[in-house]
Amino acid sequence: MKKPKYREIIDILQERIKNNIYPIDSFLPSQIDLAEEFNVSRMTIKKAIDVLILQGILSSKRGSGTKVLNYSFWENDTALITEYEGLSKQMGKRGVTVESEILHFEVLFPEKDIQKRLKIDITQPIYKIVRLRMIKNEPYVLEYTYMPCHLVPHLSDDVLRTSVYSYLHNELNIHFSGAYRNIKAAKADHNDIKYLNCQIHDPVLEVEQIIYLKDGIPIEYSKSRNRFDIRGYTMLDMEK
Amino acid sequence: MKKPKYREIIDILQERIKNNIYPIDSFLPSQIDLAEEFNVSRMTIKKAIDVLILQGILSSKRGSGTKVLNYSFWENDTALITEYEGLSKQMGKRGVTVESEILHFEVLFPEKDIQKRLKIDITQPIYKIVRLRMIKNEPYVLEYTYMPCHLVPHLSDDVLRTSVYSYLHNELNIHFSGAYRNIKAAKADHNDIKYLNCQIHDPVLEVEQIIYLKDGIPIEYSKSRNRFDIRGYTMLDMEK
DNA sequence: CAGTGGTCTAGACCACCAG
DNA sequence: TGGTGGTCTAGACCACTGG
Repeated sequence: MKKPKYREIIDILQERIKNNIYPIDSFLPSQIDLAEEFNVSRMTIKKAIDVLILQGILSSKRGSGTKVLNYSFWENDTALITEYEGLSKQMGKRGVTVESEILHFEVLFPEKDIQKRLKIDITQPIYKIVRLRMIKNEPYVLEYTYMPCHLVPHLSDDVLRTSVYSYLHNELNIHFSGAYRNIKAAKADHNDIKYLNCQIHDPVLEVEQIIYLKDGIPIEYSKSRNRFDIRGYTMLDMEK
Repeated sequence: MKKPKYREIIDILQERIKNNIYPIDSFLPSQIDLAEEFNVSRMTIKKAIDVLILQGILSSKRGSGTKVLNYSFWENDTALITEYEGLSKQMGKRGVTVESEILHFEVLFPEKDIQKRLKIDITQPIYKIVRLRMIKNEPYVLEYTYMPCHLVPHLSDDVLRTSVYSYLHNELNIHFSGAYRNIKAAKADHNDIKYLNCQIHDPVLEVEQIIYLKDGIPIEYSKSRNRFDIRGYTMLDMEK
């Protein structure tokens, strides 16, 4: 058994919801019935349902049942960043390819603030990468990325030009556990004007981000500067 | 028994971590030991630990144990919005009081886009509220709020001047299940300049938000315009 | 009232990691 | 290899909802 049972059940339920076997606003069969259907205990069904509740797809109420929510609203246009993935993959889903121009790629010893954010000391060399991400030759995001060298060996121009994340996932088999993000508005600076084609008084959306591995080790600190008229950040927070 | 056991255990573990009984980077006692100590089954301990993992406080690895992460980084300055709460409460924790100036308060039939976001039709009247939130007489956030009247009866000036959220929670016993948010940068408009004291070319951070009740019913749609130099949005996304 | 979901148990098996 | 966490079970009691 590779995948846990409750994961399998999550996939099946999601499939059924997508295929309108459980339409929006309808109720799922009771946990007891589902347990019987899948030949598992009720706790296992409960666990699967809990995950879907956390994702904002279902809603349970004691005494009445489990309802399918209208989740289509946040499923469509803007990019959901809750599930962590790079820009390439986000856009790839929509059939758009992202090109990257590498403006800088160097190795150096980290400054104080980078040390703090990546939880390393000055003796640990880091990569500093500046990339301009473009879609259909239109500048989109200007990204400043810092990663400890020892965690990401053999990083090459080639990888940077496509997606660092797929390299980490597929080649190095590294998986993230989560990310800390801070979002703010800022005034366009010299580089924004030069590379993002911003006008001098345009605002910019800056997303500062630290990505963590499963055991809490930071693997990336980055700042991305987004053109205000092209990109926003969308998220879904469910309680619990 | 009012609070479930696993909730109690969450509180106790959190307390112990805060008091350095389980210091950062140390390992918790095994689930078996904890189960024994609290006189509960291991599943109950596991459930408590799962919540703390989701909050980014702990990290478990099969075969080795459960470690306390350094979560202090995101615990301090900027406001965490994952746990949904109003501005008043957010600031209240830090001993700061928020004053509100009510710029508009009216009842009307909703426009098309509001209908869509609040999932109501044109026959359902809504409140439209515009408030300027201030701290120490400094303008901070300009908030446009829309709520269906039938979900929030007896909304008064008095409530608006303090906190709508504590009114909903404490008086009406209404609780949220989550929120959808979209964040973007924008140019300061006429009202931003007038009320937030923005300069003409200043950027503004706009947070668009829909808050949902437990069963997926939208109860609030709001836009807040934040001064770029004062307020950013911080969040923590953990996988699972 | 019957039926729902929320919690909890005592034990079980497994996959993984350290020594 | 022994101890860890991840999963799963079969049953139980409770709180809540609806008719």
